[in-house]
Amino acid sequence: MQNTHEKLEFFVKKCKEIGLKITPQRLAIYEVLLKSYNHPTVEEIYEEVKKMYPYVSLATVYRTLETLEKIGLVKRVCFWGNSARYDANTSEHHHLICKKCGRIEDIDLDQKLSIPENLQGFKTDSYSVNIYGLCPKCQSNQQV
Amino acid sequence: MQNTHEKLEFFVKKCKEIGLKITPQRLAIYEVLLKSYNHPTVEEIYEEVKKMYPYVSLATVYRTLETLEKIGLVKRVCFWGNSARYDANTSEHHHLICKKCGRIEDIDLDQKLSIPENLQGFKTDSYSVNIYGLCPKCQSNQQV
DNA sequence: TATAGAAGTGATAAATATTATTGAAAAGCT
DNA sequence: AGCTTTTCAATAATATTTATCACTTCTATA
Repeated sequence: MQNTHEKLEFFVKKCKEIGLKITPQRLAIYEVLLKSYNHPTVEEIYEEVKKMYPYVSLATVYRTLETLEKIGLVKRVCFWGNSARYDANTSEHHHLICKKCGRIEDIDLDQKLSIPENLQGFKTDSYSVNIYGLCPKCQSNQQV
Repeated sequence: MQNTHEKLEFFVKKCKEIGLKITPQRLAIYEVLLKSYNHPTVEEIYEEVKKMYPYVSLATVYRTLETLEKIGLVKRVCFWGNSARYDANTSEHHHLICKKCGRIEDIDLDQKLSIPENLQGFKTDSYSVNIYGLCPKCQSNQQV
């Protein structure tokens, strides 16, 4: 598992390779995402980045997240509600989702599925497992 | 596996139980969803329902889908893009998703995962597997 | 170091998607 | 029938996302 610093270096390297400029905004947005473990929405990322760069534009956040997704550094995840959420953890991992409040946690699943390379004509390349349930908080509220 | 007719009867029964009225619009929207196997967006459902009820409102479609989800007859699925998609197949099944165009197909997976009832404090009750790849159409476009 | 050109940014407008509100119609009850 | 409650559809309002454009910054090359 890489740490934040290594990931940032990798980001810089990757940008140079592709010919993308390494702007402070891009770094800041990626860094915010690296440090957050709750799959934030675009709006939440925007608010966080603004603390460092008060003049950043929401459009830049959208654009940058799209760029980062294109080069494979972040993933767009969308389960509940209507706004897109992002995740900088691109390694093989799965999600634990609360059906009540929508909270999402990462999980490592030791069990592996063997997916055929070809499925109903689709050329497959990855999979993810979403496990649904009630988070601790919603369990106790339930009892009321 | 139930057929469309049985599912519609079940819908009527369930509505009566809960005290919901069985309106032509509700029936039409549910029927459209039962007959479509491509996880349509709200907009697509709306277009389809309009063929039968030209004066139906988009807002009605939103409301009805929300109601149907609440009583457990449809599921909201959301993977790529920004608009919600719905699925009337509420039985245990999984999804095959095209990373390029967002097309979603159902799959039966013979492999089973055994999920602990308790995971990181969550009380789990179900899971779903999303397999990602390229659909046949996008594969051939890719080669251009 | 001057400068042309590409890429990136911020502000705002435009486009999409979703939800709330409101008055009317329908259904239930007596 | 009259009254109350629920549901309806259309409109308006809000939220989310994307496009546009003038301006800035970076890079490469002279």
